[in-house]
Amino acid sequence: MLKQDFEQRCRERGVPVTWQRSAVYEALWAREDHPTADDLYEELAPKLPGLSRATVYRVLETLVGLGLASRVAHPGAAARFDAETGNHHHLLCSSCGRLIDLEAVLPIPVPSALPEAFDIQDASVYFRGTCALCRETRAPDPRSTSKRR
Amino acid sequence: MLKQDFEQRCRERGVPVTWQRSAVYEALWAREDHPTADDLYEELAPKLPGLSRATVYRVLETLVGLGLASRVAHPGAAARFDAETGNHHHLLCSSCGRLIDLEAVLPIPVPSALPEAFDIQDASVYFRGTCALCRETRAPDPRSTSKRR
DNA sequence: TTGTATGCAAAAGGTTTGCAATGAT
DNA sequence: ATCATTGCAAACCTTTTGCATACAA
Repeated sequence: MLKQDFEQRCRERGVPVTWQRSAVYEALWAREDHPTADDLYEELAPKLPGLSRATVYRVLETLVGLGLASRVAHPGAAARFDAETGNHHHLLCSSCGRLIDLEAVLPIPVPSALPEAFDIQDASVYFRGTCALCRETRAPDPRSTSKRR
Repeated sequence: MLKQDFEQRCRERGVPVTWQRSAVYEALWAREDHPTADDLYEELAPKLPGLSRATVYRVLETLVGLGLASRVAHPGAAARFDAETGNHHHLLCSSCGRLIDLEAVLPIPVPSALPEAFDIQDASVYFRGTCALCRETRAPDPRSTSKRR
């Protein structure tokens, strides 16, 4: 998605277009990996003096709210653990962030071509959606999808 | 897996069996959700005075090394972002923790029964395995699978 | 007895927040 | 002109580490 589209999306939603937001969006768009907020700040800070770390965090939150970025599940810093080592799948509620186990045997699709020689050992499917609780109660706030802590 | 099996696994690997390790393993095993290290500490601390928060972190690390627990991918505190909102899949290297995008259209299996009424919007597959880099170089150290930061 | 694990407390990260100033519409 | 966003710095929370002691084998 190009810069024009980004600006249009902001205007549609009445979200002011700032150079900080453009910069963060562009930097995120350009990357192939899955940077943290801090990674992006480190990348942008030298080029954009005056940019604040806090802003990058806030901008990313906003981008997620606009549907222009998504949080990627990654076994990272606030690691979560599971005693179940066997293969199982997950339901992730995009409204409350709850992660529910799905004990089911699913046929795992086999990718025909891998980007680099990658030795697949196993796979699990993440289903994103809305859990029963969230569907009943609050209508989802577009600006605060998946709060944490 | 029962307590005996846990103790056996430790002995096989020459890892001392301590009551702290047993307690953390048992607590993790009993839970249905995907607790953080801190969640487990909060649960255990009242019952086990003297248990240290740092120990819970260290024990979980050890359990992962023993293959008795696994890190679960979850969009949590050290959130990672992706500008690609469209559907794509991921290759997660269990040795170096690298997360690689897989741009491919895969047939997503449909679970026949869901544990609770869950409204699935989309899905992506996490393939776990070993990336080309890791396979060539170091033999994987069983005690330090997926280091972070 | 020997080597590893633990507790404690301090340090190190990473993320969020309050508030005044700035800036987009 | 108006209201949201930003920068700054401090607060907060989570995770890691150093070192002396305790403990499993």
